Amino acid sequence: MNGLTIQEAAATTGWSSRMLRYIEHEGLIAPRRSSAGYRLYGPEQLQRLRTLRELLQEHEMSLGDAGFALRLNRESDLRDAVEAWFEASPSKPDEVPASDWLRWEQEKHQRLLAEAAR
Amino acid sequence: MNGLTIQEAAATTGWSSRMLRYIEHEGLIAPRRSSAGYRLYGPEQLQRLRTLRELLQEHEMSLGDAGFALRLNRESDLRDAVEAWFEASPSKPDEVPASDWLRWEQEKHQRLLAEAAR
DNA sequence: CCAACCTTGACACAACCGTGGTAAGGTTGG
DNA sequence: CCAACCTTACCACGGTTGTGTCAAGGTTGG
Repeated sequence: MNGLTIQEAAATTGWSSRMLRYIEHEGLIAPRRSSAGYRLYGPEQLQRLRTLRELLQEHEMSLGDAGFALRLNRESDLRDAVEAWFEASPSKPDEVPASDWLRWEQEKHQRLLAEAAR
Repeated sequence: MNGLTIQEAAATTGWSSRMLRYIEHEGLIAPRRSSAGYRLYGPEQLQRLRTLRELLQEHEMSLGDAGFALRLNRESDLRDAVEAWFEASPSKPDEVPASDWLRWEQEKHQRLLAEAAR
């Protein structure tokens, strides 16, 4: 019976065993099972688990995001649909919503000041 | 003042005006503003809103997923990191030194765990 | 001028996410 | 045989998402 049990895997990857089950439940990383149904984590899974951990922490993303990335990777039609969404707008050169908004706020402020001065 | 007001945009895209504000708040689609701050939706935004709607419904994804797709599209380092995660495991039979190293590492961990358990 | 819009901000609420815990029972290795 | 694991299935609970609604106030077109 080679491979780490869930507890050992938890210890070496930084997840809790509870979360390892959750991650599997979410379809992200599924270890193989022993004949009695025990989860057995191999080197590949351990690596993926560690990398996943970094990924989430380093890039401020959620498990759901990772799951979606996976879908994007597997389902080509989904990838195409998303791609199509990106292109669903006649060439707007660049979009900077935040700064536009800021500028507009300033103008509003000035307008209000001008009005108050009257 | 050209462009549809929020209510009109809602009517033609199938979203509620509340959701149009929410979608903007989430950074997905931001219309430009009139001088008084009114949202003005142009054809591109309307198109994106309709496509977004289909996308979510047809592919069982959430606004958050769409937001993440957008990030993935803009942030190349994020894209790379996710890509790296995908490649962090798949049964590559022999990547000569790495697998030996990994196995050795695991055994070490196991030894340490066993020792700690005593 | 006024009705009918628009704005932001807030309260509400169900559904889900992330996470821990606990219970009841099976497996295993010394 | 038994302690120490493992399994699934639940309860709990704070945080986030998605959505409606309402209030207080500004804008606009006829």
